[in-house]
This record gives sequence, C-alpha cells and structure tokens, in this order.
Amino acid sequence: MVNIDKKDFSKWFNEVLELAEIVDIRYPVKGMPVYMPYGFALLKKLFDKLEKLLNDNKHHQVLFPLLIGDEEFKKEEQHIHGFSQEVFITADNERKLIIRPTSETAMYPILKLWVKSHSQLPFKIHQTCCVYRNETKSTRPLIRGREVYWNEAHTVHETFEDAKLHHKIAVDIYKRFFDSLLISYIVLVRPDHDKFPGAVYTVAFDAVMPDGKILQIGTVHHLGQNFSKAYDFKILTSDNRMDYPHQLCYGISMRALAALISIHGDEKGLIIPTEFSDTLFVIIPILKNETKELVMNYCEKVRKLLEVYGKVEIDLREKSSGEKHYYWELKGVPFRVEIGKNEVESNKLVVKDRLNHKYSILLDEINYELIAKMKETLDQKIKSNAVKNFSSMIKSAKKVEDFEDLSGLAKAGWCENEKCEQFIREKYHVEVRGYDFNYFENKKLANCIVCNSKGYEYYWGKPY
RNA sequence: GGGGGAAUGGGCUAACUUGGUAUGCUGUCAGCUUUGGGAGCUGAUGAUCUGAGUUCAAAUCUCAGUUCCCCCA
Repeated sequence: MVNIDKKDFSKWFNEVLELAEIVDIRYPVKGMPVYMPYGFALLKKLFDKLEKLLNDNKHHQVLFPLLIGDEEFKKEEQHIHGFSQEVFITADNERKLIIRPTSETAMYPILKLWVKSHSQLPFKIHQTCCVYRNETKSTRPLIRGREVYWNEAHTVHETFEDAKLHHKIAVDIYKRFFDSLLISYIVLVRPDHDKFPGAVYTVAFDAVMPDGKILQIGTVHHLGQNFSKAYDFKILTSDNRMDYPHQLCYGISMRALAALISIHGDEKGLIIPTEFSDTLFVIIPILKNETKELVMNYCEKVRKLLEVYGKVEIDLREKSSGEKHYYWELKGVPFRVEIGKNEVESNKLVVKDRLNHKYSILLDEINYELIAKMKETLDQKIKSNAVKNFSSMIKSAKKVEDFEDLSGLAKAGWCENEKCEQFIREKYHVEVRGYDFNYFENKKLANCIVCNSKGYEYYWGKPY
C-alpha cells in the first residue's frame, strides 16, 4: 500500500513507481531511470496495443539508426532551431554525429530513396525506439527524461489535402489507443508558437494530472513540404510532374504510462485496466495445516477454470493473506480470488476486483459471459472515475483573475496575439495550450480575455 | 534560466552541532512456528555517493563533482 494521499501528487507518484516496481531511479545518469520487469511489461503492453493499431492501419514497422550525420541533421532550419540546444552529440574519427532527438532527419534522406511515385502513396511507417534529449531542467521519471521511449510514425502523401485527411485518421488511431487506456484527454490544435519545429500545424493530446498540471501525451504533426523541400525529396505526381510530397509525423511516448498510472491509481497503488494487466486473476490460498491439500487442489481446479479468460497467478509465498492482498492491490491486478476451506466446502469463489467490489460465485456459474461482465464492470468504473475527475478539471475563465491558482484546464478567449498570452504567462504562469480540434476548420468565437478584441476559444493550463 | 535542501546496508533511519568501535526498524536468506486484510521467535546477511583537502584520526569539518527532491522564472 502506498498510503499517500494522491493530492500530494509528486510524493505519491514517486512512491508508487518505486513500490510497484515500475522504474528504478537509482541509475546514476540524470533523467535515465531503469524500467523494471513489472514496469516494462506494462509499458510493453501499451506499446503492443499502439503498434497493433498502426499495423492494422497498414503502417509498416521499421527501425532506423540512432546516430544522424551532422550535415543531415542541419537541413531543415526550424527543426535545427528547435532541437540544437538539446541534442547529445558524439563523433567518430571523421565527423560529428547527432544522437536522434526524433527521427525525421534520420529517415527522410532514406525515404527519398524508397518513395519515388504517387502510386506508392500513402506511404506509412512507424518505429518503437528511444530518442534522446539533453534536458537541463529537472527531470521526472516517465514524464520528463533524457531518454524517451516512444513510437513515432511517419507518412508521405501527394498533396496537402491528402496529408490532412490522413492527419485526421492518425488522430483517430491515437484516440482509440488512449480510449483503450480508459483515460480522459482533450485534443487540441497547438498555437503557432508551440508547434513542432518544422511543422505546418500540430495537434496534441493533453491529459490533466492529479496536481492540475497538463501533460502532453501524444502529438500529430502536419509537416507540409517543409522537410521534403529541405531534403530535396521529390516524387512523380499523379499528373506526371515532379513535386515535393507532403508529410506527417506523430508520436506517443512512455508518458502514456505516466498518465495511466496517475489518472487511475489510488492510495493503495496502481489500477490497471483489464486489457493491460499481465495477470488478470491472482489466487490467494488460505492454507491451514489440516486443509492444505484440499485447498491446494481446489486452487488448481479454479486456475484451470479461470486461465481460459486470462493469466492466473497463485500466490504461494510464505506471507499472510492480508499482506498478499495489499501487494496485489499495489500492483493493480484486476481480480483477487481468496480460497480457503469455506470456498472448498461451498464450491464457491470469493472474488474482489481492484476497486474492492466483491463477488461470490459458484464454480458452475463461471463462464465467458460472467467474466466478461466482471471485466466490463471494473473497466467502466475505472473509466467513469477518470471522466469524473477530468470534467471537474475543466472550467471557463471569465476574467483574467480566474487564472489565479488555476488547476486543470480553463477555457477563455484569445486574440492570438502573443503579447496577450505572454501577459497571462508572466502573471499567472498559465499558458495557452490550443483550441479544440473538433473545431479545426471553424474555431469558436470568443473575445480575448486580456484585450477583449475579437478572438477564439482556447484552452489554458499549466504544463509539465 | 535562478535559488534552496538532501545523500549512511535493498528501503527508512540514529550518530554529524562537540572528529575517535556506525544505531534501530524494515527487507532478504536459513530454521521453527503460523496463515480468512500488513503474524511471531532464533540466527545470518548487508552501509557512511565519488574525488581531493584539513587532521595522529573524517560518516562528522572544507572544496569540487555526481545524483535525487523542492521552490521560483
């Protein structure tokens, strides 16, 4: 049991990462925690899901090298401007080499060799890898590190409109991913000053953390022809011309895991949606000497019945049953099955889900529908808790004073003049995050909260 | 970008002010006993972040580095 109020979020988060064995922060290089077996298994489950969604949409998985030639890296001007301060640099005997902070500049010189004609489009690849950014600010495990585990997708399209259409599809793929994590989020179009370096526009997924700060958990960028021009990447178009294609890139990092842990967890530890828990059922046997064999045989029988529906673990450690309950709650396992002589005699199961909803079930009653219903009940409760928290974190600001001690997101008009945003940023440490992607083509009107001139409705918050 | 605090077995901690055998809890391992929401007894295991300096002597004082945490911009 973590036993720390989630309102003390920093403390709670560090504690849960350590106790639940997600990461070990003792690795002696700044911003580079070690993923422990339990944490990495969970991380991998998340990324397996994301990869599957991308593969199902005909993205092909690849792996590009870590190092980028300096001259390649320098080709797109805004891109260098955005990243040059925070890249790690290494070298061989001949030249300077850049450790990828993201892979556009590694990939696009090669994509140029692979993609020659509109008939190959849309061209879609993705890779799961680590990228590196030399963060000088304070780092936090899973939230801001210098080694970022992520999946990045890159696509090529003939026209700006084709790319824009696929951009929407990419947003939908990411929505499906985050929805499967049962977390709440908002999809925002970032203001120009907060775009990806080299992008025409950037759409980002923002989640609200328990301390009221905003965590960007995914981004989808329309790069237009910025990179294809920089890399002299031309294709044969459908009307038989040579032209620069339009490109997208989008990514999701281990921050998705940070969001899952933070949004769902409680003072007992992790709460994992049934789809992502490695173990679905853990059996806790109550072994009294005289009934030991009886209970163990019954446990085996139950294991065989349940393992059709998901992974089953029998906890045979020499610990008291109470401690085992606390342990598996900490780990976020969806269902705990306690089996002692009472269950053997009544041919029953007592099951508690992670939110301690209790079931008493006859062995004969166990079937696919029942288990599916139990999973759905737990998942829906996890989801509805997340939704409830999220909606309590969104409000409207009527006047600038409403930004004082803002927790979560606030809707307020903005004239899109950076001076007005800067005023709020300096006075209240609140930034504009973007406007609702649902209104991409026709932004909702709202007068600027600072200067009262014509503007649009934007979301504001304090970012990580 | 600026400031503050911390670092002692795997985890938490005592000793630091006033330099002299490093304390306790927890964990781990072994044995016995036990198991319906954090069991007990016995024994074992294991630590002063790194480097330099002061000193007869450094966990303790000084300086530098590394890492972590917090606050401000």
